Amino acid sequence: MIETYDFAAIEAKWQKAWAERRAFAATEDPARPKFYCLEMYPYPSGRIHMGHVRNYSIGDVIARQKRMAGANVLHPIGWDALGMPAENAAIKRGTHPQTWTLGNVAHMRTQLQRLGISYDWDREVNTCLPEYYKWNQWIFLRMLERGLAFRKESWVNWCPQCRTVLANEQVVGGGCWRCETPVTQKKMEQWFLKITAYADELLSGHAALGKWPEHVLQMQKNWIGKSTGAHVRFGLEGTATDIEVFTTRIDTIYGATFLVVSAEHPVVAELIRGPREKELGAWVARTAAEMRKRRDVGETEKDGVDTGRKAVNPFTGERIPIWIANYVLMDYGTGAIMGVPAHDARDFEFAKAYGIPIRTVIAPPDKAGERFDAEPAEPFEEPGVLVNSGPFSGLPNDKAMEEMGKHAEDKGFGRRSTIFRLRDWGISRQRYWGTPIPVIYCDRCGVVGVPDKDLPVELPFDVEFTGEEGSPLERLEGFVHATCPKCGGPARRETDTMDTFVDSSWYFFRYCSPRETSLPFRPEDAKKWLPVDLYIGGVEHAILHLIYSRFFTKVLRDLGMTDIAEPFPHYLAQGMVTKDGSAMSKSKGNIVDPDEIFERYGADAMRVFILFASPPDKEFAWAEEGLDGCYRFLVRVWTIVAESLDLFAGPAGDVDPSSALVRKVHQTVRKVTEDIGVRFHLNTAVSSIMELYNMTRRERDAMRQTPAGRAGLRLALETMIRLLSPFAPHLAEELWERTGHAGLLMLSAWPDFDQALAREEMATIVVQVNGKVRDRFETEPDTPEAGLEAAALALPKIQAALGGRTPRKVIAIRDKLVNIVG
RNA sequence: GGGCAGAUGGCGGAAUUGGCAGACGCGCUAGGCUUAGGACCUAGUUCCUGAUGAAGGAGUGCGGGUUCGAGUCCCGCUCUGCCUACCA
Repeated sequence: MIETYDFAAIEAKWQKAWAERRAFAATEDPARPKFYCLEMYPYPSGRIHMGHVRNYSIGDVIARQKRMAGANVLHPIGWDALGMPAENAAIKRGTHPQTWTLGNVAHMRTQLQRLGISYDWDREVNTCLPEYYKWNQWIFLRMLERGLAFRKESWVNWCPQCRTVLANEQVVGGGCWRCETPVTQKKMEQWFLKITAYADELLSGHAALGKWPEHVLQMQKNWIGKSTGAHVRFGLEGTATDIEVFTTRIDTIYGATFLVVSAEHPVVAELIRGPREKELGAWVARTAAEMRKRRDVGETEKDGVDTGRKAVNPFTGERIPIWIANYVLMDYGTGAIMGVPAHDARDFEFAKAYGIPIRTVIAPPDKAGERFDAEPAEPFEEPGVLVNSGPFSGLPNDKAMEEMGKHAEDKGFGRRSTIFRLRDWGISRQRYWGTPIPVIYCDRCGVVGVPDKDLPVELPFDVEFTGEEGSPLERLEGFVHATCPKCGGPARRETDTMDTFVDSSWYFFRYCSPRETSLPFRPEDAKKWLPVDLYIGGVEHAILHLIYSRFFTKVLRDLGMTDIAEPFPHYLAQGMVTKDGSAMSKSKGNIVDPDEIFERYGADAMRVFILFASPPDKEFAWAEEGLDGCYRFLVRVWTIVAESLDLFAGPAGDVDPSSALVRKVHQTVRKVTEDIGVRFHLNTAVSSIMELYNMTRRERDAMRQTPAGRAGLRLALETMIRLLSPFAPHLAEELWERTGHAGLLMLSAWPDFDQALAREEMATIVVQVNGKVRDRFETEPDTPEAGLEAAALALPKIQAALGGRTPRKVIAIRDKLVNIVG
């Protein structure tokens, strides 16, 4: 009677052994290549969820395989521990955010350890500790010195529920990204980071990101939103003032029949002055408020008023009406546009609604000679040839853009230009549980950065969490009261804290020197490990976190702290975990708790299952039944090894290199190695190990009869255990020990394969007649095409299928097929 | 409206370079073992015709095309998911 597979005991045993031997610690052997394997660190919400299990299991397989394959592997983890939920919990339950957070961290650390993820726990970082966020402050001060951190009054997205400012990226469908409360607008003084200074580089840097999924690059590209065009100044009739517009279609400027300014544009005050001031003012106020409210909720009907004022087209001298409308955004371009209804769908819609003339100035290339006097029935937005455009008529429009841009520059009323949709990053948050922005306001000296020697500006612990509007820090006299570092006079401390995306924008640097006390990280350590060789995490961070991290890396490079320009040359966007057709979430009530699965099946079975069910970058639809299959597979491996322990007594004998099982062993090693290291298809890696098991089981009884057979079986079982090590590390480690090996399997070498031994002994050639498979035959691999053709034609079934006809054509492909066309 | 991804058995998925569609697992069917089984072992399992077998036919969302040959390439559509959204 063999022992049963007691996963609980096995997993506990090896987790202890690994911890005792510090088996996960990063090694720094200069003779080996480095591999920095990183998964996005979690927010310590309290419990690990399936998305984490998936993310970290994927990373762990790769980290473990690379380690066995001889790399110095850095595989760290930490905690994204600042942020609103902790503070909300404090308000709700009266626990201090720190107590709540550290409790959660302790529990989740245990969970990750129970999963057997091979993290270097000596490098754990926790962003809510002063020893971490001190360096947020340090980096902020460097940015302040360089003008990359600055203050600006602006309309901000405000979540009334969380009572804080949200970045544009944190507004999802008009609601707060965390609590979905509709976002309102507020005007406030805010700290911003000048990410726009890097807009061009963030875009051009994509060229170095060949190993990113295309759709993620596309999302970032859209987000950065580079447009090339021109700024052109239209005169405001009767004044010396100009209204500047941005256009990507300067070639259509002869077709501008009106000008539109945003309801939020500063020139509006001037435009509405006069008898209708009251009426227009009310309209503008209402429209501006509405525009702010419905930001991010999509298109609404176009609405506008004619101010009665005229603008002068600098190209033609023509006077055109100036409108104020709700479809022109203040924070893109200049907040004013020229309306060319004939060649822009939005302007067309507006002109139709208000009876504004529509004048064609671009003709389809094949109709350039015709007249275009009538108003068109719909806008023409394709490239074409200029008409009705004075001296520019007859030019193809791409050429016209260039010449007209030049013309505007020569005459001094415009310039060719490039603008971006990307906005500077507002980082001020009116919350307690974040990194204090290290700034002091002095009546005499103005805004003064806290000197480095006074860092960190620590979060005071004794704070009341009442849930009232504003940050609890504002109400703490002891915190707010400060002395000016410059003049020593009385001053006031900044009470806003930083967006937590600041923390995650550089944590991957901190892992390189996690206990460094004089700098955020040591440049020489960063040089050793960075860039991250493989970054794995959910695509929900495709814009925010990934673009901020790229920005910070470029800033740190410009500070001389790193050589790299891109932190993550290879990003694997892991697919969602879903159940019953939607993402697992509390609100949907379709959560599966990993703890429950550990209990019933063990960590190894859960890991194998989650990896086996679908490729890492695809959605993973949770279906519990599949778990039984993976559990059973592990039991089968356990059982066959337990029944075969006698094969491992004494030295390994010689195998028969031509035996089918030995060939399968080499093929499996080749496939698993490639699937993990090249293709990242962990599901097919698992299935090929299953195939190796199936064949081993099938051949076992016969192979036991000969010494070479027993040696072959031993090789197959031993290889199976080694290949399984990244996937089911506890079981593999236990079987490794039971089959008489000393030392940890996870630190032993990854198996090699022999290309010659992995080669198929016979090739199966498919024979088709007119594309239909009619027969197949076996042949030596690499048989020349002529031989294949002759053999195929000689087959009786093929003769029959041809029915005496002479083949018109025969296609033969080595080792694959013969297709006879007759 | 725009962008991206996807659609393959009852289910999750495989098919890596245009060359045997359905690997592997689940589920199901039959049998064995068993006091019993949500355990284990054996065989089968795309669909249709065929009593069974032999054999044949159809088949990768839909419609066309390229090719000796298409799940894979091209054109047009449908649906699903994700992202984005008046960006001038």
